[in-house]
Amino acid sequence: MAKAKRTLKWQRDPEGMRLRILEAAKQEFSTHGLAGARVDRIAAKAGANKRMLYYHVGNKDELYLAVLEGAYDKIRSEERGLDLEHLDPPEAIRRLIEFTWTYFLRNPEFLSLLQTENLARAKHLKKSTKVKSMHSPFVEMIRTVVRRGVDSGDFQVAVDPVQLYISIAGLCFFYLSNSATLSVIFGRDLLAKDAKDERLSHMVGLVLAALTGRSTALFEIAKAPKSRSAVAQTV
Amino acid sequence: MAKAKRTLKWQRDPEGMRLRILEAAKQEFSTHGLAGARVDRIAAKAGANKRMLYYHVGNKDELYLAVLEGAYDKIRSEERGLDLEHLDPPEAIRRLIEFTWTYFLRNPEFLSLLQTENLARAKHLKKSTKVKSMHSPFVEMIRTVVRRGVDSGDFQVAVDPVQLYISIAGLCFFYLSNSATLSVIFGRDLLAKDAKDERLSHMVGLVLAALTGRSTALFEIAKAPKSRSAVAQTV
DNA sequence: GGAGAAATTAACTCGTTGGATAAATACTGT
DNA sequence: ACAGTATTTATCCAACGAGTTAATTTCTCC
Repeated sequence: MAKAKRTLKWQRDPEGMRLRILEAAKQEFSTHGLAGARVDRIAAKAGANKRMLYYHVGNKDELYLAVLEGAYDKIRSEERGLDLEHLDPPEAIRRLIEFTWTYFLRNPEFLSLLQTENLARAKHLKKSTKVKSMHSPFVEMIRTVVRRGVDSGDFQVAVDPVQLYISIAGLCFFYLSNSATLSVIFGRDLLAKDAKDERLSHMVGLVLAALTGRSTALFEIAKAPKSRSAVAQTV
Repeated sequence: MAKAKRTLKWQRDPEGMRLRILEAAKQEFSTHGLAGARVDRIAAKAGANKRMLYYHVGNKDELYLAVLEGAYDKIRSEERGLDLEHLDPPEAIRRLIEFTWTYFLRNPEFLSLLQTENLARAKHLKKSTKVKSMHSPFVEMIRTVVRRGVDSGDFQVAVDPVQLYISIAGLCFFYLSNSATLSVIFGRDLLAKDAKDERLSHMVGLVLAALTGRSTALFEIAKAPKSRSAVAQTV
């Protein structure tokens, strides 16, 4: 009892501290941007002294880059877990869209960080050798899926995989990253459950219809006899 | 000669001054974001004394909101100039995509401002009664175009105009606003002339194929006999 | 049980920045 | 030509914020 380490003023935990700092920094940078982020707030949020940031990671810019690299690392690693090889081409594309959509929904900080970095014209990312070597496995996945789809006759068009990747990401990204201003302008909450479900249907329908040349059930509202009146309202 | 207003220390020009301030502020806010923008730099760029900003517009936040409102005002006014009524539905959609694309290309600051405002979760926009009343005429235009297309049999699907509007904007917006990080990751310059042309073709092809159910010439690479080998390379 | 290294805290520095005050200069009507 | 107002300049300042210095506490290994 007498030897017990009671009433220690603080705990030592370099690993945990570094993680807490990076997590706090991610929150701060994603909610306030690079210039708007406050080093003191990061420290406070991490339950640390400000000096710790510089001790464990580096100055504000290095901290920011570390967060950015971590964010890319995370999405790339999840992307690798998704194997589209065994699915038939249309199903693979649907899976791809759903993954992108839900990943963005689950990781809103990632969207904010990308926005921030693009506002800076990728100044920091260009300096990162780490990120440059982390190629998205999606492009190659899409390439083979499209090839298979064309060969099997499922797809009418042989689209450039990079273009398709950017299109899918763009359809998801813009809706979510700009949901705040769009919600104001359209006067409706785009982040409500219903709205999000509707959006996913729309995106899947749009892309699959374009690729297969056949409008899918989800997208094909015009022909459905039952929804005639509903169409008249929404369209 | 003696009465000539020679060697005046400064000119009076309230209108011009206000415009120069707003233009300078637009540049500053779009390149540095809200927090990163410097009031002194805006003054210098406008060729004015810092006090002038507060005299003619207001503090930093009011200045920012004025710039944002001006940006929305500008795009809405240009949108109104585009009448799609006389075009057949597919051509109207193509025109819409081309306008959105070229507007974003001609006004990169608009993209940056939107990014900045969304990073702030539209905090300022919500306070603007002015912007809320500036509805985009596009939604109604699209509504009628889609209806006409469905009636004429040109379109297979009756898509929600808001969804389509967001999709078109998203396809254009994401590519351009994120071109910096995407260029780093893909190791190619997405803002090169060729890349931009290719992108526009892709977007028009994608959307029109989805709506009409027929892959358009631009999009339909797979079937073109001449490009067989080219397809093998790109796909 | 003590010396040296690692981790953490407290307090300080110093340039920057948004905003304010007051004085000077130009314009307008009479 | 003068009074009153509108526009512009020249300074100032208090708060903030990134980064530093130096002291303090904990750990490790002998």
